[in-house]
Amino acid sequence: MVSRVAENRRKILNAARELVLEGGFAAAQMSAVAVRAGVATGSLYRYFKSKDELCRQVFREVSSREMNLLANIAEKQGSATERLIEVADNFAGRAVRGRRLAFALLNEPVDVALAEERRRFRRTHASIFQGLIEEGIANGEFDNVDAEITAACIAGAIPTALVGPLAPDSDVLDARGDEVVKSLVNFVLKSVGAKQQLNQSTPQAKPHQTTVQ
Amino acid sequence: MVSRVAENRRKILNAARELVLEGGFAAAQMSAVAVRAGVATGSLYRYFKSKDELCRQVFREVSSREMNLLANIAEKQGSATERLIEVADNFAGRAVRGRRLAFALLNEPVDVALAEERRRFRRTHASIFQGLIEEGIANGEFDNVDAEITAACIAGAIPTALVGPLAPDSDVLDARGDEVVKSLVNFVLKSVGAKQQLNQSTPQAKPHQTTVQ
DNA sequence: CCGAAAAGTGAATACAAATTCACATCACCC
DNA sequence: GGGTGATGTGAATTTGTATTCACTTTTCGG
Repeated sequence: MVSRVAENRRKILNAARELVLEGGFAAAQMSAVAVRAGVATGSLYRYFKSKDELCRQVFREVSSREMNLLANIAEKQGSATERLIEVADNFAGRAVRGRRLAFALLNEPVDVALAEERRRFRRTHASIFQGLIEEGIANGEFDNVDAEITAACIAGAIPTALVGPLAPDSDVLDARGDEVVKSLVNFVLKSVGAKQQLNQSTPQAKPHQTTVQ
Repeated sequence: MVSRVAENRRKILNAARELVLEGGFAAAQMSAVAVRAGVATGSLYRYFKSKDELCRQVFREVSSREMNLLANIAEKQGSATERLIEVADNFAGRAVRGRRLAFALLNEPVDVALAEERRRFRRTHASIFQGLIEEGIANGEFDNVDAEITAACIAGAIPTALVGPLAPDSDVLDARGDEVVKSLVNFVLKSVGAKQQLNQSTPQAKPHQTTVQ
């Protein structure tokens, strides 16, 4: 029956996603996925051509949720500055609160196939930022920076500063997470020459759109 | 004889380094290193406990050269702004001109051991930037930004924008490399609130200290 | 109910590297 | 020159997973 097939596919993807959430892509071994999904290892190959394909699928599912969130914010009403703040704040804030997921998506050592997927993910981030920057430049909110490069920089800076090699270690992020996020938003604002800055001692302008699952 | 031992160690390290320069750490397989060095695979283990140790050693040798270069610039005479420009310009410029090495050091998918080594490398970058930023803030050249976070962002932004997922592909960098580097330097200056900006249409303020090997 | 096709199984296999090791060779000292 | 320990060798082994496949079970139209 076609529905059972779809259901199994889901079970497998969910199992893989859970493992990734818990231990990164390193934890998503085929045998582990099979056990978690309650199927035989061989069955995985009825649904996915290879491990790479399965992992890519998981990556896309998880990352597209994140991307859509940010893309939606970028399309809301409001000044470019306001939306840039909210995008950056959500990007950084979600990463801080969902550190394990952020690590898996952005920084975990992965193989070539997933590195490619990650590349796309970053490119999408960058293009969201780029759109906002161009808009802000056009209407005079921002300085006339190189939007493409600046966007690429921002898309690289936030993850690296947060979950990357340079990250304050986890305990610090637990304690000072909000502060770090605020510094990051200010970094972004400064880099585009926005007039407005976040006040370091008050909460951010807008609440987060969603919470981390 | 002790000198032959030292010489062999060198031969092996050089072979490994050459392979990394040519094809990244993925190309540095033990058998390939052995062939290139003109020794048997077994001999590698007389000199290095494991592949990880060999690769780490190679990483350190190559990266420390880069780090020292930047650290020396940061310690030179001049305003914080001047030195920040020169550090950023050299960092980005060397990466553009030595793209394969930059890729291996900064972006290639690698295993956990090398990822750790890379973490140190980035941390060192960040601390160089952090020192300059703090100095610049102290004497009023820069705005009062969060030096730690800003430094971490810059250290992450430049590599990602250049050789990472977002990079214009290699051809573009060949053609527009200088322009991209200039945009990056301006990004850095903006992010710290420096008064001075690089002129987009003239060459950078200072010549590079060295050329890529 | 039957039979063919699809789906499920998991032990066996494939695979790609790193690593080992039993043996050969060398350097050096008596 | 002979003995001894260090060094060199590379084929064989190990290792850790992904992948396969001969077989069983299920599904479903006729």
